[in-house]
Amino acid sequence: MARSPQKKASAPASGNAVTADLVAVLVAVTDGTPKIMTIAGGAALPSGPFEFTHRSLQTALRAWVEAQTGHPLGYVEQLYTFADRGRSGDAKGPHSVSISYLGLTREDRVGEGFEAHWSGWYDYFPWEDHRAGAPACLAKIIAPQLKAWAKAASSPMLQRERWQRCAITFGLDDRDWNEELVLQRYELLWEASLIPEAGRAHGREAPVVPGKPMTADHRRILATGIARLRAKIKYRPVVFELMPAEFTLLQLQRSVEALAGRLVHKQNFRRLIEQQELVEETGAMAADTVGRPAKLFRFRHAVLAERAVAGTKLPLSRT
Amino acid sequence: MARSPQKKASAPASGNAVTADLVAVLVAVTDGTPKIMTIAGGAALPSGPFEFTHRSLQTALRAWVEAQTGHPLGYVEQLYTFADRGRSGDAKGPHSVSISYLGLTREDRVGEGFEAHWSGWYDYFPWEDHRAGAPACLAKIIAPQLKAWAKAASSPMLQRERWQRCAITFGLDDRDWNEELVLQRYELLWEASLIPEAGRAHGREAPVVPGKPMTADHRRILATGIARLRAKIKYRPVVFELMPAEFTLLQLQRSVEALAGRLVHKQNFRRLIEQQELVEETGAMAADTVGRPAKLFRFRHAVLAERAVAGTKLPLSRT
DNA sequence: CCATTTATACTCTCCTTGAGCATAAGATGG
DNA sequence: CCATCTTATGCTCAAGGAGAGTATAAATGG
Repeated sequence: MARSPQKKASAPASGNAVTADLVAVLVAVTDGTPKIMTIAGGAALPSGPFEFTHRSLQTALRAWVEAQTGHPLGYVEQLYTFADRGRSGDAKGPHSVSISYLGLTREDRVGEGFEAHWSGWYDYFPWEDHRAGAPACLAKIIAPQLKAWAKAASSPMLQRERWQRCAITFGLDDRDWNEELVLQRYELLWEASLIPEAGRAHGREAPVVPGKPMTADHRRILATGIARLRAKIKYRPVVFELMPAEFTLLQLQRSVEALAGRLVHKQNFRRLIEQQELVEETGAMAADTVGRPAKLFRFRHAVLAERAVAGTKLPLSRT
Repeated sequence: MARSPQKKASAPASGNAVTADLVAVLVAVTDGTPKIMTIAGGAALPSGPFEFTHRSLQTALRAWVEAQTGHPLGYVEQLYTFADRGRSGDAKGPHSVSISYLGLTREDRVGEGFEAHWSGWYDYFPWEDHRAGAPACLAKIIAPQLKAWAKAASSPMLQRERWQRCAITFGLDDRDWNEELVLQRYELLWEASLIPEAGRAHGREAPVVPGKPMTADHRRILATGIARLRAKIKYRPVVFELMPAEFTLLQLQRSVEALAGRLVHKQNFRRLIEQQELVEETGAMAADTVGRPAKLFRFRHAVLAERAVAGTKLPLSRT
């Protein structure tokens, strides 16, 4: 902070100039797979210097994404701002501030001539997908590595504390899995040097934990975005931003499950959705289906006006 | 955003240099009054240029606050990052990025030689305190002004929509008051030009709505902080950061009520606190009390380890 | 001793939530 | 046409949580 807190925020001070970058976590869900827009062959999130030709950060992001994907960004939310002096390697070089955003959209067409494309987000976080039960890599690879890391602490008390943290965060030792702790899990793995990005000379060479790494701190930013979204879908009707105009309740359920990384009780899901009047029937039925055809629904945009930011619930509570 | 999304975030680009400021919403609660640290006679939040001598933004903020108040900042959370080109009036001047933080602490001593002091946050938002029922200014001043603003819309449909928004946001027309919509309320008042900071030549001179204004967008930042804190206390044990080491359950309840701006059911509050094992008895009793003396409690710091970020509930749900 | 004030223990009811059962409505293969 | 598979959809039930009220205890100042 400053030596002179009395100084107004608007007072420009020379000597603290930085560069401002935007980093975007753009999410879409296709066929039950949550995807994010990536560049550089999936090794980075789309990002670039902020251009002050726009009125605000949000406007800038919106304009850029619309140009890329061809249709409007449904929901945009600021995630976090990082400031690092080591960002460009040179400790004395220009400091950079990265402002990250979460945006929801649909996959569809990606603008031509861009190297951007969509990658499944579980490629980066294989341990986060619990739809088919806890992933094998958790028990087989992650848990043992974390146990080893806990044991490496200097005192028995610290060892116990470390392991307790691991168990809570990853739902080990018969604890419940909490799908919202995406960032905490990533940071714990980082702290245990099990993530290639951590880059501390760790002795062994090969990264011990599965999951595709990313440039700089992009995977951390992605983790922040996933965590935020998983929390948000429980009390705001944001899932609909990821859905086509018309959908069946099962499709909606699959999208929610894809994001949350866990399954929900079908009947209860439907009960909740319908009693909140979030959707209305279109009258048509789904075609091309196996089994009994399902009614098609559309999102009732009116609820946004009626209940404003009030609340929407999804059956994803921690038991 | 950028013309070249492929470019890595770490690539510094000349031409988009900005200045980075930190703005802090530092909260304390004394005698059932929520207070914030202010400077400039209460007209601004403490802020200043970010010094890159620190490892991260959080560290910088912590160090600064500790120097000011003499004891550590309990809880720190990033609020929002604003980027405005009009910040310093000069549209072509250096752009500024303001990164705002929420910090919880105790009032106690403010460092000597600083003009910082504590102001009650309801001085800035009188309409937000519903502990003694809906404040008079809501029905007498704000509601009529909003009604007038709604009527000024161009079509009957827009008029209805405007009023519906007002009613939802401010709990008018027998709707429930939602204490979390602090920011939405402030922004609505701004949109209706009822806030001096809005500064649009509005015809009449005197600001029509009560509440102390602040420099630049500081009151908006404060609203963001209050909203965030009101949401947070419902599911994280952050209130304890604002309490002395030992306290009675009623004191704790009064603090929660002060923040939320509404009363809670005493017996249910105690039930919730105790069944979650958030506190433990110190053995001592409160002195200097009217009525039956209350047991003193202290926060069980162990819960932070036991349940990690899991969940704490407070009886403040929307009915 | 009484009124007043606060602390604390219980109770009761309603609603939500998790979970399961049963039936309906299509397709498909014999 | 029937058996079977798959998904859709309606209904019930029990446990727990949340809101609200009643009753009693323990202090103080007259």
